Amino acid sequence: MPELPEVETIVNDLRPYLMGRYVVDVSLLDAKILPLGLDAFRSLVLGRSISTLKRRAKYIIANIADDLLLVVHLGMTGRLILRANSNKEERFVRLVLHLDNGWHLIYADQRKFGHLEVMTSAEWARRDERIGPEPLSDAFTVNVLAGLLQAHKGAIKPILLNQRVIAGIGNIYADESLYEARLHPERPSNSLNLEEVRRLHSAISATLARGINNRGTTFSDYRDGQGRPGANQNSLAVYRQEGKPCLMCGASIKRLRLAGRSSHYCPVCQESET
DNA sequence: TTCGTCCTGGTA
DNA sequence: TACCAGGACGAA
Repeated sequence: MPELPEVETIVNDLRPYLMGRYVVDVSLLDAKILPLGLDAFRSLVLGRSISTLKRRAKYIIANIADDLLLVVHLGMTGRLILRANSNKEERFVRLVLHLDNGWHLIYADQRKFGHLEVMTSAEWARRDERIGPEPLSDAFTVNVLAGLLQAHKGAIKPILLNQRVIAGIGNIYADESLYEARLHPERPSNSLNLEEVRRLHSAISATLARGINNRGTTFSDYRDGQGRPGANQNSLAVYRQEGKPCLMCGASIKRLRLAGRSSHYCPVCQESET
């Protein structure tokens, strides 16, 4: 569910409240989201204070000691919400980190595809190596994108979703980026000319930046660090807009199934021919 | 590269 | 009641 803009929003929301906070207790309500097990997790986390909080791809990474990281992935329906008290009812709570100031960091996750891990920086580095470049970083140039796309010959849409190719893009922002670049989701990745790569590069930057400015896209599950929905769902051109008119040409937005997931596109603006 | 799978609930 | 869902991994 949460893609780069959603995770970025959560991290920015939580950072000022979590800096320097200690974990004084842990409540586990569903073992599945904690592969380490509660006892090992407790021994690694209790008494540690959070010194940094950042995002990489769709991961939330908290430094809890010199060489120890708490790594959270929200999966499809995960939420990380900070509450000053536990009176507010939250559904699907799987784990709670109790902080030294009495606040609770709640991990809720309806479908339980997300998880929490604790690892050393070396272990994280090995994971990090297998993730593609951050699309909003300076390192993500048109030439870098061109090289990444050239290395794959399959349909471009699933390539954009592949975290080993580019970090942080999910189904929403992939569809929106392809629409904005006027590229059909089934175009072979290595068939784009330089002008098309340029369009895609600027479309990816623009759609992700817009998503962050709008504090994420909420259809049902996503909430920010305070438990509030985002607003980017009101700015989507194609994602989940099947049957509605294209904003550029008025044609009916279509949906097709690609690599097991929905792709939304305008059949006129996003022609499959080069 | 594609498919199935992990899960649960909302919606048509 | 069937279908759909924003992710990621491993197997074929």
